[in-house]
Amino acid sequence: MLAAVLQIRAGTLQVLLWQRAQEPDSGRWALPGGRLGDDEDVEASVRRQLAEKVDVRDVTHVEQIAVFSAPHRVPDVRLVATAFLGLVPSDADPAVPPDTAWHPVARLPDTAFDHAEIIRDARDRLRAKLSYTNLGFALAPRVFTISALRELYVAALGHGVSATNLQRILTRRKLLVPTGGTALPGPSGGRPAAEFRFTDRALKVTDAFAVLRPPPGPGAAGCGVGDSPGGGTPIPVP
Amino acid sequence: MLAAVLQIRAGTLQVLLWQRAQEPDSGRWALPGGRLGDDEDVEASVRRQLAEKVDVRDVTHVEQIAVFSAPHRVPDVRLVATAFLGLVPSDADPAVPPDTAWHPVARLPDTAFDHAEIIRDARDRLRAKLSYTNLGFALAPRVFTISALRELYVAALGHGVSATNLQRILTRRKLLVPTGGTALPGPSGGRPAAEFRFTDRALKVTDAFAVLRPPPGPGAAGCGVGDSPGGGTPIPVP
DNA sequence: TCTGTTTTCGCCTGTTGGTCGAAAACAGGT
DNA sequence: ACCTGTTTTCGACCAACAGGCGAAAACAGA
Repeated sequence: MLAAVLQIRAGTLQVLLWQRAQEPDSGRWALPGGRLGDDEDVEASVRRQLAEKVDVRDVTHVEQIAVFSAPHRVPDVRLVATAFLGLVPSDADPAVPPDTAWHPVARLPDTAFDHAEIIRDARDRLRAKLSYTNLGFALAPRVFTISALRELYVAALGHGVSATNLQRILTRRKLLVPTGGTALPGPSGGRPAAEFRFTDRALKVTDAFAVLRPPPGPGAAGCGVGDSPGGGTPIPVP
Repeated sequence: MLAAVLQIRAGTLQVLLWQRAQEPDSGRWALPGGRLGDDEDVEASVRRQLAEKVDVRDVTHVEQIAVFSAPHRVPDVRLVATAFLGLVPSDADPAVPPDTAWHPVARLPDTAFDHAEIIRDARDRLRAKLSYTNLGFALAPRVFTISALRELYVAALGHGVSATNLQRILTRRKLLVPTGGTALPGPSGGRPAAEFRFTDRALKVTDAFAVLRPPPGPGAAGCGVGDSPGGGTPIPVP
C-alpha cells in the first residue's frame, strides 16, 4: 500500500514524501504507506494511512495505479505494494508531520526503492485523465477563475494550455458551470474574471471520448453483464 | 493472482473458466490463478499460472486490471487478488484441461466469489482500449480481412461497427497495413477481400486521443521525470 | 480621459468520426 | 457471353470538435 499524493503548489506539481530514518534506504525519501489491515480493503487502507500524514478531508480523489511486485524491489524482504494516486486541491495546505515534505515531481530528491517509478506512473495517470475526465475538480478549489484553472492544468500537464480552449472544452462537456460571481481584479487592473465550479466533484469519464461508438439510440438501456453501455444497437441481427 | 482470459469464439466474447471441485463455492466457475512465487513479479506469475491452462504462446496480451481486496471476498481466508486481463486471438484454439471451458461473457454460469465483477471490469477495459489503442491486434489473427476484423469488434464492443469507419480510423492512425494479398471469396461469391495486418503486435496508445495536447514542436524531447512527453512547449516562461 | 492590463467572446480553420451510396470484383445460372 | 446476386472497396458529404487569433469588454491607475 503506497500513495503518491499530488498537489499543485506554487505553480508546480508536487508529491508528498517522507524521509526514511531507518535502513534500508535510510535518509532517502519514500512514499507514505503501510500494511493492509484485516477489516479493510486496499482503498480504505490507503485512506487510513494517509490520515496519519495529511487531513483526509483534503484528499479529493484516490485511485489505484498498479501493483509493484519485482522480487527485490525492497532489499531483504519480499514486499508487494499496491500503488495509489491521491490528489489534493491547490487551496488546501494540510499540516504534515516533521519528517514529511512536498517535493516537485520534476525534481525529485533521492528516492527510496522503486518509488520514483511509481511517482512517474501516478503523474502520467493524472495527465491522461485530465484529458478525458473531469479529474481537474480534484486539483482545483471549489470555485476558481479560468486563468487559475489554466495554471493548474499547465503545472499538471507540463506544457502550455490555451485558456480559451480549456474553457470551451470543459463547458461543452458540461463539466464546468459559472457561479455567477466574479473575482476581484489583480493589483494591475484588468477585467474581473468570472468564477466557475465543476458540476460534479466525483470522477466522471467523458462519454464521447470513445471512438467507434454506437449510434445514439433513444435511451432505454438494460444493464446486464453483456449489455452495451450507451444504448445503441445491441447488435445487428444476422 | 487471477486472470480473465478473453477470446472471441463463434462471434461471441468468451472467458476461460474453471469449475471448482472443492469448497468453498464448489461447483461454481472461477477464474484461473494462483499464488505469487518468490522469484517472479505478478505478471510473470500470471503467465506461469496460465501455462497450466492454455498454451502461453496463444496469449497475445496481458495487463493488470486492479486489486480486489474486500475483506470477505473469499470466505474464511483473507485473500487479496491482483486481477489481470489476458487476450487470445480468435484463430487460436488452445487445448484446455477437462475442468475448464469457455463461457460467453454475456451469459455467465454461476461464478465463484467476486469473479463476475472481475470479468465485467476486464471486459470494460478491453472495450475502452479498443477505442484508443491498437489492442485489436490481440484479438485478431496475424492477417485478416476488414469484415473479419469488424466482426471481432462487434463481438467485443457489443454493438454494431461500420466496416468503412473501422478501416479508416485504423489506417489513419497507421495501425493497419494491407499485406497485398486477398482472401478467397465466400461460397456465394462477392468481391475478394483485401488482407490486412496490424503494424505492431505490442500495445501502442494513439497519441492524438489526448485533448489539450501541446503544440506540435519540432521534436527534440528530453526524458527526465518532469518532461512533457510529446515535445511541445515545455512551459511558457512568465 | 487616456493608457495598460486582463478577461471574454466570436470567427475561422483543419481534422476527425460517422453515414451513405456508387462502383468494383467475384460466383453461379441462363 | 450476359445477367443477377453478393460482398467488398472507395469516394463524397456532413456534423462535431479542437485549436488559434484578434477584437471587444471591463477594470486600475495616471
